[in-house]
Amino acid sequence: MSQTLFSIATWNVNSLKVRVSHLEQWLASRPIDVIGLQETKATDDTFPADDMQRLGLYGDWHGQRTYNGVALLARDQVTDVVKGIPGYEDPQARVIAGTVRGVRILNVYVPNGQALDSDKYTYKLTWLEQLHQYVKAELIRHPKLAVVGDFNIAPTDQDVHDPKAWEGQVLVSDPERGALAGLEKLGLIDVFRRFEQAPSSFSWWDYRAAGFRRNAGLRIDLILTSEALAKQCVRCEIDKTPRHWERPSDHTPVVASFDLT
DNA sequence: ATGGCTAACATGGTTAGA
Repeated sequence: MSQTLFSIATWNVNSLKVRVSHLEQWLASRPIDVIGLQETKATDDTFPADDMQRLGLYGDWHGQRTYNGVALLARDQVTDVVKGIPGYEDPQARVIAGTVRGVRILNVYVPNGQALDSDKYTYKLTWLEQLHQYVKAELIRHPKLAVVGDFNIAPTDQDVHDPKAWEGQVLVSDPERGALAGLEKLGLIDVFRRFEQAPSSFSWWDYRAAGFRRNAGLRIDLILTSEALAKQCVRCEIDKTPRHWERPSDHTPVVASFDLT
């Protein structure tokens, strides 16, 4: 008997307005149930809601002018939507949470941090502490929890095309990796690594210097789940297809599929 | 070689990304 899988995707689209056609083309051939988008770069007023409706997607979004912005979209209704991290005054729109078919999904756009000596890096570490507390509370409330998004952290050196060149830099530094390890210590699992993967599997490539052609990338877009949900995960893949298309996002989607029966 | 490329905002050049 064939089982219907429940598929969760994450994709940093680097401006949804520019990438609506890519989203449409990508979804057309894939049975995605939920997708978390990052860097929508649209206010709630300018969000392409009509396009999402045309694509048959329900959901909600949390945006701002020019930067950041997240959306949680699904084939079914998204319930219990929460925007931002409760109790944390964050001027930047980086988190949206909701429930679909009994699965709680946190879609996050972790700050980049820019450089280790930057105020933005301090903000990144503070932000990650706040996320930690939020995830800790959500794990108690929701046995089936997925935290997906652009984490702006490459978990280990096998997620970095040239670890020597990146050593000590933002996205790979020890404090950031420590924060990610802290989430894993709470019980979250990087489901991508639960399966055999090709070496040098990345989800982001620099637009400059032919990064994609040289596969000079990083794996920074992650799907982390609670143990109960990880047990139901049957596959997790990075889909590089849209990165080959005209005018692509610098990130490509990651998909995890679950047998919820 | 500390830039390259892309997007927003604006309509030239800055800010930011990673």
